[in-house]
Amino acid sequence: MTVRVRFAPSPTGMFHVGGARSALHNWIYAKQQGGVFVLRVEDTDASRNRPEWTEGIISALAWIGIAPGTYEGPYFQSHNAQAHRDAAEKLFAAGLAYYCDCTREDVQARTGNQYSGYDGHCRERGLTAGPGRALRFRTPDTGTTVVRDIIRGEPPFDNDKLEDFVIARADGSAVFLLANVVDDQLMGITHVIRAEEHLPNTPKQQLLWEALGHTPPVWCHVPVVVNEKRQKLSKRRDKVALEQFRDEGYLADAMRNYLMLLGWAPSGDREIVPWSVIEEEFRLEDVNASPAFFDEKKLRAFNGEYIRALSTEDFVAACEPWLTKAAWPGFDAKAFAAVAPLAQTRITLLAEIVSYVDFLFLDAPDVDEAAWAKAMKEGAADLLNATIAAYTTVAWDAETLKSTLEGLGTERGLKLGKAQAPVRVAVTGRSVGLPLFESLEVLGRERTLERLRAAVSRLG
RNA sequence: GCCCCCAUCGUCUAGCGGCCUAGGACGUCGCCCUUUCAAGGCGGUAGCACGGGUUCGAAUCCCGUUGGGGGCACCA
Repeated sequence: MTVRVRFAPSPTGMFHVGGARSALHNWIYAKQQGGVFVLRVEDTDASRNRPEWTEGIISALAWIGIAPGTYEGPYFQSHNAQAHRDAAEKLFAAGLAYYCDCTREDVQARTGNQYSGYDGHCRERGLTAGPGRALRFRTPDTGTTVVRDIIRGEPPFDNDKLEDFVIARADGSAVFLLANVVDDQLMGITHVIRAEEHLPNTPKQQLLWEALGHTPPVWCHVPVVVNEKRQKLSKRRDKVALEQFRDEGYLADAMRNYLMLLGWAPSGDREIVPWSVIEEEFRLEDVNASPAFFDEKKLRAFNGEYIRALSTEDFVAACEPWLTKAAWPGFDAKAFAAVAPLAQTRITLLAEIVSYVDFLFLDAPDVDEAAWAKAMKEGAADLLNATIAAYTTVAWDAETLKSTLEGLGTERGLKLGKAQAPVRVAVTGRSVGLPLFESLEVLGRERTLERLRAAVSRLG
């Protein structure tokens, strides 16, 4: 029997990092087992779905290495509506489900405050389909439903604690619990790997699998990803969109590596490892059973490592989207390439590249006033003027520029660290940045002098 | 209210009865290097929630307590 797993997101928003992790788990498991990964879009709730969300999921999956064409699908749950209805009908015909016209209020009124599930009011009323009547699954009154879970062992659920849950709405359409099971059966799913929040649904779904005459799949409930307050990551309050991380300049390789470390670790004292090692060593059964905190600081540290590990060519290519977006009229690819290696060790997000190199491509530097105020104290004008004089004739290479300024500083009792400050702010507009003299070399004599003079005149 | 899951440094984890004086990573702190800022090097900080068992021996096994989380829709 070949393993068939599925990733079944519902397109109700940006693609969630937790979802990405589940997708990766499924993906790796399928690959290791020589199985098939199926993508199924659960778009049943038309009011909350939008086509662009679906496209977002597909492209985000591709970004982390799950590319269209390498998996089966996407299938759309909405296309199986008839099969869902047929299944519901089958369960009713077999006496395994019954119609119920209780409203939420009715049940509440009967059970009082200690609500603990539907009370079975309509169980024996023999209602048939009709307006206002939902179909409920008749759960067993006795016994235990044991689910086989790769991570959690075999948690038992007492059947008498399982309420008669709704499987089809009054309009005949199936509810998640049923639709999900029918789809999995239709697609021959053998292993359901999903987030822990679905664990309480599992006994119900397993009962449905059996009632529909199929052998239940092997389950695997991966712990949820939580925020700093240890709550499940939520679209509303937490930063969770994979697209957002991508747009800020996280590398896909860093992201997927980090995601896999949530609840698991490769062998040896190492965490940053090639994807091939993860695909080889990852074991679903080794995934930690407790929730993991999504620590963006650590993700960012990983991203920095991945950025530094890039070849210069790859780094330049990776920066391209941000450079394009900055749209400097004076952009010069050669100048950027010259300075790129210097920036590579300094950024941890690709988006940061912009503020490191903008001084090269702007007509005048974008001045940080706080930096200006701090660097342009008394003596700054004098030093700047001396620098202008010297730089007008000196050989234009980093080493010479450095020793020249160093000399001017020494004459004034300033160490190089101090002496370079006014020059740096005058030329780049900032107090921190790329190594100064290398930057000047690339900027060129003319533009450097122009900026130094502009600073002097501003100092007036 | 009911059901379920979970529990090693602040965080992610290694550990699967003796190799543990509990290892690594991120964070944090200090030092070195230094042209700002990084990077890099070196070092420090910090943890087995608690209480009972089982065992010659428990971070590792069992039970309980406490704490945290998830789920209980005619959403998915």
